[in-house]
Amino acid sequence: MPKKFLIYNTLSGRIEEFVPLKEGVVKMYTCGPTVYDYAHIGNFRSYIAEDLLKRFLRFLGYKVIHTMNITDVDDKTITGARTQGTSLKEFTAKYEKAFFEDIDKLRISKADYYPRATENIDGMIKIIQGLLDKGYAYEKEGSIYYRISSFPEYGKLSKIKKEDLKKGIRIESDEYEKENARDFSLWKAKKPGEPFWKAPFGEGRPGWHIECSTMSMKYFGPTLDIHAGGVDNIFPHHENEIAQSEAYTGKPFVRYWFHIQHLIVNGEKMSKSKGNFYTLRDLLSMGFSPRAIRYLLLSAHYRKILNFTFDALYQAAASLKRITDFLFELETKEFDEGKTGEAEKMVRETRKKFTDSLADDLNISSAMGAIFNLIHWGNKALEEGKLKKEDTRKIKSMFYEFDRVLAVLPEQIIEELPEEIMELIKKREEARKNMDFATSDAIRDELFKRGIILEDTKEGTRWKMIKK
RNA sequence: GGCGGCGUAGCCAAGUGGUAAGGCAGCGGUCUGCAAAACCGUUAUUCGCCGGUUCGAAUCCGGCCGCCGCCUCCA
Repeated sequence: MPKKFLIYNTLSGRIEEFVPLKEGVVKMYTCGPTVYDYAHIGNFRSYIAEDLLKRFLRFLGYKVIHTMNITDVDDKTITGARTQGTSLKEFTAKYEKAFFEDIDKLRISKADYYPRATENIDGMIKIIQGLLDKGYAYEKEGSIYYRISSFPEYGKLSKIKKEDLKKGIRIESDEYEKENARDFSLWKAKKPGEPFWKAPFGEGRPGWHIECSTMSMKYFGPTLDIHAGGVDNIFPHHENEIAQSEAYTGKPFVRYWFHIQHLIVNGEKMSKSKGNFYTLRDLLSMGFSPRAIRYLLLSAHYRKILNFTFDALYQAAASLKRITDFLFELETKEFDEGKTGEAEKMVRETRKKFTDSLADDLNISSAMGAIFNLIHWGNKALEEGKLKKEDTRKIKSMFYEFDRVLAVLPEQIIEELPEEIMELIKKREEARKNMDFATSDAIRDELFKRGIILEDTKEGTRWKMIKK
């Protein structure tokens, strides 16, 4: 039986104990990308927070089934395809491919299913028809709208009152026929030049919200355990999903709503016009490592605004370096056989604090604090020569265990260097032996420029790759 | 206007009644040919401000100030 896991639920507005519908299994749905452009670091913050949640649930022993939708038909994709003079499919395929490349780089674990909207139109039509039959929806000029007045609980997620919604809202030019300005479209009537599908209630294309309801029900049935996304989705997107799904099935749609706060840049909302808009590709081309970016996006609590700055990114890389440097010591030094009780105790306590922290609504800062406390203790023990071989094995395996959740450690702690560089390092060691420090320092400077840092220790010279 | 969040050292950040974790950066020292890494010491008598409750408050209550988000299919 997994340990007690506390998580904030937007629906109740408080922290609750997580109990899935079926013991040991978690049905998780996360709002995926609209593939009309490259995803930006704000998107990735959400995906990484969701990834942390998923990895931690698995760490606790749950089987997690994860579905993430791909929105490949909406206003933006249609406009984009038209602007570039390509087909919708061709246009979205490009950004879908980029999305998968990016999440791979950031080590965001793959979902089990990635349904595309355009491949689930039949399911959407079925639900829309059902809503029409039950009187929750109505037709106007070929479009189908959801009547929010028919769903008494409308607003329960976002805590918005229906009456307040009538004030000060804009009515879109193509939706002026709605009964109520807040009713939202389930199906948009066919327009010239736009892709369309056939439905009993007329040709057209689906609205956005119906997509998530349909696809989550397809994989999970009427009720799922976790539905996640950015806070901006709370209203109207997730509110509308609840209205559609619960009206259709008559059953609770989602048990735990998990929402990730926004990322801002230098204290301001990210926007293209301000020039503070970064995609993963932008940062990688500046030389930052995906691991440092992941570490930064991971290291702030998911319900707090994360202020992205380059200073913070450098700090993340430096923090990560402290971890890998410590592991480097454990991997490269020689240790005597045996073990010490103190190390065993430290590992046990660290593992407990790490797990307890994350089990407390994913308190990542506290969990990382446990890791750094262990590192400090470990470095000191190294300094004093107190660590034994079995101790280092235990510590290392603890780190690799934690990394199943964090996924920030490098593939290999010790990296291979090309032969010519190894030659240079040997040449430098010769020079040092001969007290020819001019030569040795010149070689060290040269290698530094090439991204390799040399460290002279009692056991000889060793090297590391510089990571940004 | 409605709803919600935030304000802890130079920066990031944990801590929700018991006397301020951790990371980065800085400074002094040890080690080093010099560095790097690491270690030791140091950096908030104080948690936006003002009151109150309490033996005791960053934590609870009241007021004020500042910042931000949503209420526009933007994660």
